Amino acid sequence: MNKSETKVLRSLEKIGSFASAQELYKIMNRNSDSIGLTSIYRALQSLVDKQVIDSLRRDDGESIYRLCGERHHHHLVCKSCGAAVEIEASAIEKWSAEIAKKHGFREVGHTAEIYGLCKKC
Amino acid sequence: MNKSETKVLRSLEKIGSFASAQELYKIMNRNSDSIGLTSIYRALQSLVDKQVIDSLRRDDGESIYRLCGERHHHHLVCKSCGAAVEIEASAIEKWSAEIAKKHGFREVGHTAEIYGLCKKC
DNA sequence: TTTAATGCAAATACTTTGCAGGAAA
DNA sequence: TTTCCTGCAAAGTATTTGCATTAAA
Repeated sequence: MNKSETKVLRSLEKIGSFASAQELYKIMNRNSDSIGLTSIYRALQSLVDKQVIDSLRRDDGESIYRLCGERHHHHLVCKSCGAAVEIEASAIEKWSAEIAKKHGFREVGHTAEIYGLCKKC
Repeated sequence: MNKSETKVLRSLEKIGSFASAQELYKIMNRNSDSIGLTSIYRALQSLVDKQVIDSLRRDDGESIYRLCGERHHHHLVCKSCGAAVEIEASAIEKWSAEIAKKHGFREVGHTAEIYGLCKKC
């Protein structure tokens, strides 16, 4: 865990919810927490790899990140307000691997998201 | 509905699942269905506005589109040649409904695609 | 000294927009 | 003619990479 990663992590802790790399860049430099955009991207990528943070994509295409203690998972997203809940999805992992194997596919990944209207909306 | 929109729509019908603008561009021009990337983007945007097609975002940030109201199913897609296999996914339907219910979500839909490299690629 | 970290600038990928030429009405 | 359609080229945005400088071990 290098200096950039520590800084980014602290900022995400302070923010307490999702933030994009661009947002982190503005916020951190405004708070005289001098850091370059490149380092932020590299730190975020590394933290995702280490499964310290979790990344999602917003509708406008920006990636957003937040702290996350859990393993690989998927989300239940409200299509109105955007609220996101992490969900258990080991079933999907197993399903994906089995299907791919059956059809002789390699380097397999998958996408799975559930969307709907949350209680409030 | 202009010429580009008709062409794009026909391609999406033929494909029968999600496709990105870039993928449509390659597929359509390979099939001597000459069209420019700009027209594809404009057609897709217009078709989304008219609610003829749905758009989603893949994890890699590309937007993908499919016909609305298509019979729901999932695909195993080759990320190199685009070959797609329709797959059984009743497990996913059940999983999705359960998770949504547990969190009090209504009007629930989901996406689930598996992608990888097929035998040939 | 040797390795790792940093950030600017350039490159990349997807998407949108400006604009001029062409088709259709 | 007048309006709409088309697509090239340029611009825009988020992200990644090459590389030289700097900090750390």
